[in-house]
Amino acid sequence: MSLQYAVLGLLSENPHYGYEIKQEFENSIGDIWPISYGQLYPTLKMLTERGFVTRKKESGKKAIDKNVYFITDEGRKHLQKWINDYPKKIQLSIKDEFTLLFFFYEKIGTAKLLTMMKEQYKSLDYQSNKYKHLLLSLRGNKRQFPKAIIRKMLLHLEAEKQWLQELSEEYSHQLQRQSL
Amino acid sequence: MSLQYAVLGLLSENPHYGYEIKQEFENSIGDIWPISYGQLYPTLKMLTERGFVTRKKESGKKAIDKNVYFITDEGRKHLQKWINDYPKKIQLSIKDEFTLLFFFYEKIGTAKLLTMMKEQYKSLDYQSNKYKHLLLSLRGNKRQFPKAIIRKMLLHLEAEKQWLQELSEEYSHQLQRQSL
DNA sequence: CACAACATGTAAGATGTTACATGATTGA
DNA sequence: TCAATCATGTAACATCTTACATGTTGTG
Repeated sequence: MSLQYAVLGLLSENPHYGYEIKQEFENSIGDIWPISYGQLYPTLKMLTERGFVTRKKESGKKAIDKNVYFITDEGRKHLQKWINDYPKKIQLSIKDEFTLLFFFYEKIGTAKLLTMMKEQYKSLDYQSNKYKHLLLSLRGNKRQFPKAIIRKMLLHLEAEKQWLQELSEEYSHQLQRQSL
Repeated sequence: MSLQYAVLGLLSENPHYGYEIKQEFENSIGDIWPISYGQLYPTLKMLTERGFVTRKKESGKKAIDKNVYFITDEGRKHLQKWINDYPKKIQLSIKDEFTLLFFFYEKIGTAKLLTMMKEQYKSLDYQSNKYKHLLLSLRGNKRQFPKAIIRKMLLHLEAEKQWLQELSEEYSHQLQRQSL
C-alpha cells in the first residue's frame, strides 16, 4: 500500500539496490513491517516506470549485476506530496487472529488459553527487551531508525503484555474456583 | 484471511443474514475489524460451497428475500479445528501509514507534526471514551462482545495516546528552542 | 565441496477495498 | 416525495504472501 513511500524514503537518503533495501527493512522496521521480494521488486519496477526512480547496473568485480536505484526529482516531489497530504483519516488497528480468538474463548478452555497466553507473553517480553536495547544503543548521532517508532512499538508491546497479565489473572481465578 | 472464522463464530450462536452480519460486526468489533460487502458476500458464498453453512431464503412479508445463513456440523468442526490449531506464530503489528510518516519527520516540520498529533490525540481520546462506556454498560449477563477484546483495544488506545503525548512534548521543546 | 548468504526476479493465489448495479421499505 | 436505511450482490483493482526459478560468492 504505502510501501512505495517507504522505499522512496529510503532512497531519498541514499541509493540502494533491491536486496539491500530488504536488508534495511529487516534491520530496522522489519519486525513491524515485514516485506518480501515478491512485493519489493514489482514496487521498484512500478516506481521506475512512473519515473520516480532510475536504475543503474553496477557491474563491479562481481559477475552478477546489482541494480542500483536512485530517486529522481519527480520521486522526491511524489514523496513530499504524500507527506503533505496528511492528515488523513487514521485508525488504530489491532486486527489479528490472536484477538479474534478471544471471540471464542468459551470454545477453547481456560487451561489451554492460559498456556497460550503465557507463550505469547514470553514472546512479547523478548521483543520488548530487544527494542529497549535498541533504544539505548541509539544514543549516537548518525541518521538512524527513528526513535519515535521504536518507542511506539515498545509502548504497544507493554500494553499487550499488561492485557495478557490481567486476563491471565482472571482466568487463573476462574480455574481455582472451578476446582473447588 | 480469518474473516471466515469470525463469520462462522457469529453463526455458531445464531443464524444470520448477510446484512445483519455486517451490522453485528459494526456494532461490536467494527472499529477494530471493519468489513465490506465486497468481502462478506464472497466469503458467505465460499462457506456455502464448502458446506460449512447452508442458505435459506426467508420470504416474509417483504418483497425482498433475505438469505439466512446457518452453520452446519461441518462448519462447527472447521471452526473448532482452527481454534484447536493454536498457538501459531503471532506477531504484534503496528503497521500503518501514520507510523511510516515518522520515518520522514524531518521532511514534515515540527509545527505541522504537532498539529497532526493533536488531531490524532483527540480522535483516540474519543474512541477511548467510547470503549470505556461500552465496558461499563457490559455489566449485564447476556452473551455480548467479549470484554477482553474491548479491554485490549482500550490499553492500546491509551498506549498510543501516551506515545503522542511524549512526542508532542519533545517537539514542543524543540520548537521553543528554535524560536529563541 | 557443501551450505549459507548474496542477488534478481516471476507467477499464482489469497485477501481486501472501492466503485458499480439494483431495488424495496421506512420515516420525516 | 425524498432521503436514509435495508438488502444482495459483482467487478475491477490494489495489496500481499508463498512458491517457484536461477545463478553467484564466500566460508568452514
